[in-house]
Amino acid sequence: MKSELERLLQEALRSLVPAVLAEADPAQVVVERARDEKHGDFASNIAMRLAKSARKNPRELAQAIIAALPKSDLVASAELAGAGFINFRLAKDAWFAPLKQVSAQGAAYGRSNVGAGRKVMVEFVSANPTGPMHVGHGRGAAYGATLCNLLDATGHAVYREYYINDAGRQIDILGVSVYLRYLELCGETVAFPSNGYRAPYILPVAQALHAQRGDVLQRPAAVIAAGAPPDAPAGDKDKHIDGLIANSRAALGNAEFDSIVIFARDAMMADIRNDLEEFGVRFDRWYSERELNQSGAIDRALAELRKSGRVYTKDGAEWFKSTEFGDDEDRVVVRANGEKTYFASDIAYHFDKLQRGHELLIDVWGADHHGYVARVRGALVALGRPADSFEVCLMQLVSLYRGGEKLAMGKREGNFVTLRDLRNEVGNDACRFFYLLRSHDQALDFDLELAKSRSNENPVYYIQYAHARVASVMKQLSSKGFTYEAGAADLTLLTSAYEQTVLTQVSKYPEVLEYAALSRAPHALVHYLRELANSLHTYYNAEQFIVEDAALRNARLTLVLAVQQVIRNGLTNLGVSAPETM
RNA sequence: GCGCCCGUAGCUCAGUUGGAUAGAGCACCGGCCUUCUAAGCCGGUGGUCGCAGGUUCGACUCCUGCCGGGCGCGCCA
Repeated sequence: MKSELERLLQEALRSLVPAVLAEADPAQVVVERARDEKHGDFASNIAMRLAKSARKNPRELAQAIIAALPKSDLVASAELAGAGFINFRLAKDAWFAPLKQVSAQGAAYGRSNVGAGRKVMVEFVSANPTGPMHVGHGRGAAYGATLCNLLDATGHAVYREYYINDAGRQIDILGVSVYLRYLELCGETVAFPSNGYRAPYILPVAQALHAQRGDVLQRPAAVIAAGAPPDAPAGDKDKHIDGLIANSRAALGNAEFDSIVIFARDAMMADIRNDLEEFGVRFDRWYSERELNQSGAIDRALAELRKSGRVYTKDGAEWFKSTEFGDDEDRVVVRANGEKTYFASDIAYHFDKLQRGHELLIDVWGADHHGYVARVRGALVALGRPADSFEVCLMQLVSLYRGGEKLAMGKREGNFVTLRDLRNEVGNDACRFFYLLRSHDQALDFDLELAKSRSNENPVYYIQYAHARVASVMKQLSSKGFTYEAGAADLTLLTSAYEQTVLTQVSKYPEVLEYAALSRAPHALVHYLRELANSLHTYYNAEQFIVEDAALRNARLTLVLAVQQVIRNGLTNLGVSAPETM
């Protein structure tokens, strides 16, 4: 409806002869929802925007545009207002059109094709496979999954991917941590390094490994520890664990040690996948960094990058000139010891995504990684890709509160609250909802008590309740001996202020979906659903739906069923259930 | 020191290319259940949009500088 009005305005502008107007950029023509109903249904500020270049008084220009508007069945009136606004009032048929669309389209109502089939890959979560997911990952999961739903609903070809960081030192540390626990199960006494993974979740993995392999991987702990300095001095921690990894590799052979690493990774990923699945988050592909590495993709990407002339050698290492792309300093891609950096594999990975045919890459990262955006984008540009093919949504921190008290979390101590714990405590619906309630660039205070509470303080139930209320009305209908007959509805009877508000809300849904998707702002949908639920609750309290007059009764039921459908569609996009009873 | 995010009602936060009188929830005060679920509704109290300049017909929104809070600045991943 919005775009129809914009088209009318553009036509009007074209028909106005003065050259300045004819040259006006059609994209400047924007019609917005009127914020105040006194201003009609939609409004445009185009006359004020063009007044200067047209060298005309905005009100006069608006008047001229109104006069030039083509006739349309949509528009009941177009009026000049204020400093030069053009206010539109919709014709009755257009006014009621959304109701017909909802009942005709059902779950598809609100979907659009603004994305025009653009291939978008969203990479999100990508939590390291070194332990269970915590509440911070949960926010990225909820956000990414919902963003994907929104992009899908607006006509994008969405591909969901999880990048498994299963290469490099971190995953070796996981491997050696599991191996040391395994040695303990074999009866060896080991001095566990302070920066190994000491958390309890390591033990069952070691037990599974022991159950599968028996004692065949056993090497005397003394052999493993040999050459590694004692763990005491803080500065030597890294050396110590690196020594343990090297010694384990030497004692077992690389293939055997890697099998332990992969065993541990798979155990961690099994847990993460299960967690995400229970949370209603799914992926099209789980992409292994290790496999990327083995495929030679990193070397190929580096070769391409060298051809770009943005790579140079200094101090024995190879550097990428990321400063040419807004980074603070150049970054190493190949270390002096010949090893490729994590950045190198990140370049290769993102290049690979584009080569797989995805036109737009959206990464969902923790805000602590913001410094990496410029260098990754810079590398893609150096590789000949457009700067806007790579976009990053940075998720600000999540802080957990219980009542008024902030919960301390430290990953090293293993006392952090896991996503699974959180879901078990507050439930998936409240969990998804609270994660999405705030803009992603706003730090999130997640109050467990509030999320759990079954009271009016908790906004989750407010929306679900509106949905259930309509279901309840429909049950009452049959128990009172009526049936719903859409054909018997006379929609023109929906004239009260309550009904007009509800109707407006219903008709806004497609616009909200579009805005939320294109602005990467799922929270806009949450806030909209709250307003929609509010209009339903208000209506419910003001008017009786099940009335004797069949034409009116069916009209009102058409309206509230539309609300119910939109709430269901909206909640589905959020990954929140829409219960029939509460 | 540099970079990114944030600063709007007592609290937690919305505020869509700059638009018409700045909104919501919670809290607080006062009303509404013999009638479709009161997890609801209605009314009220509450704001120099961090501060100071600038841009213009118009600034919570854009620019500059401060102040305050968070995060990040490895040949780690």
